[in-house]
Amino acid sequence: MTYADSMDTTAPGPRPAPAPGSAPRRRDKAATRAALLDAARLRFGRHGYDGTGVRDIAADAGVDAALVFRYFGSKQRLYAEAVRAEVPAGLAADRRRPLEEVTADLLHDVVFADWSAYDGEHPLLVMLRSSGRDHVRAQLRTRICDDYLGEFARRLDGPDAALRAELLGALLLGMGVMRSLVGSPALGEASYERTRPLVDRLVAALAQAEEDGR
Amino acid sequence: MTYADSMDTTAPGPRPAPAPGSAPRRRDKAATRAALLDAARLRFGRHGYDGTGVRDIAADAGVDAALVFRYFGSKQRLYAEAVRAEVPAGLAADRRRPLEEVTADLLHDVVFADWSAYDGEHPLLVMLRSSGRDHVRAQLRTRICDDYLGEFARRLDGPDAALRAELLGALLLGMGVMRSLVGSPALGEASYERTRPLVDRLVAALAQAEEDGR
DNA sequence: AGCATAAGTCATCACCCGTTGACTTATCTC
DNA sequence: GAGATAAGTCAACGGGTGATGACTTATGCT
Repeated sequence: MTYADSMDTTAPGPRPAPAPGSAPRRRDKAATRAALLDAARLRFGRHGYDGTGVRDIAADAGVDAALVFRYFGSKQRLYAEAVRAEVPAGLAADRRRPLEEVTADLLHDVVFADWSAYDGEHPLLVMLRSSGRDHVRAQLRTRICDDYLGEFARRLDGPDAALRAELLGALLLGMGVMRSLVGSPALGEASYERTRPLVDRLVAALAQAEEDGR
Repeated sequence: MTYADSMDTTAPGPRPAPAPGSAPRRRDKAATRAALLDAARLRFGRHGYDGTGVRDIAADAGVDAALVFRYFGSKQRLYAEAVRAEVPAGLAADRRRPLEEVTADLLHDVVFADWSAYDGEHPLLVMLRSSGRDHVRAQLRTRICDDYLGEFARRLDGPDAALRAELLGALLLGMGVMRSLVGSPALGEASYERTRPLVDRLVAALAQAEEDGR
């Protein structure tokens, strides 16, 4: 038995909406592709690469699993496209902006932003969870190093600028992990406004170059 | 053909070591259990929970996969036991030790310690990679909160002591992620001695309670 | 030496995985 | 309305999964 039998099969209007909850959705390649991507983001975000099956994603999107391969080629390519997130503009844009401003922006736009499309986690954290796969690990590494650490180091000076840049990266990354992955009590509930002065203090401590010797 | 045929089968000594690379290993429950745990740590460390099969672990240990279930009950319980790592003594021991000392010890004994038994990563980072599973996530959360964050907060004062404690935890955790999981260039190569003064500076910035208002 | 017991193996189950190709059906154009 | 084309479905494949229970074999005791 299909969704609409025993009624008169002559469709009366534009669409009779056979069942309220399971409208078959007008056939639309682009919309279906987007729905698959949205579902993939949520599933991969919550359960990781290995914990997510293409059948789960397709079911969430309301289509057959075969469409994943028709539209994306493979599960791996769907994953790569799903976790692709644009680095916030304004980081690399103006090289003159001081580190304090850039960090505050990142805190607001990355750590404390709304990533509910990825089940509450930034795509980088989502990838962290699936870093057992080599292709994920490689993507993660280049993303962090190229998009963020380089911009930090450029705004620091001194012989160990790279190291201090990575400490700043570690702090922000760790905050993200604490908030979403670990779900720690204080950071999980804290607001951007309450956290920012503390982070500012830490950035200031990192910004001053070598002064107290080794 | 078995491992030792055509030779005189009367074993001369304690063990003739039939083949150098594939000694059948004297039957020893405890030793086999330990070998399974070691192999599990490496496998889970490198490939995560879902990316590791019980057959892989058993093959590394040189035994049949069925023994995993005989000795541990399930893959999940083997995992739980494999990633169990003792929190370094001396953290909770003397409550009088100041935060600076405790942090330096943690930096040395956790972040920069030799975790080659877990494929180079602290068990908490190993768990991070498999946090798509709810039982891993729960274990990770209680471990971090109970073993570390509480000890940090105890040594801080002020209204937002918990928040500052979690920022310190985020820094250390992030450093671990950077070093092993991301493999960032500077932190990955840096030594404990070179990193410590920078971390000390950050801890000092966190230790001072609210002074500059909100 | 012989036997009881435990250590280890083997075959197997039921299920889920990513992927493929052939099939069906809705939508758009003339 | 008929036909073409693309969107979506279906069934199946080969292989890997965790887990189970019956079987074999080495070890230690008497």
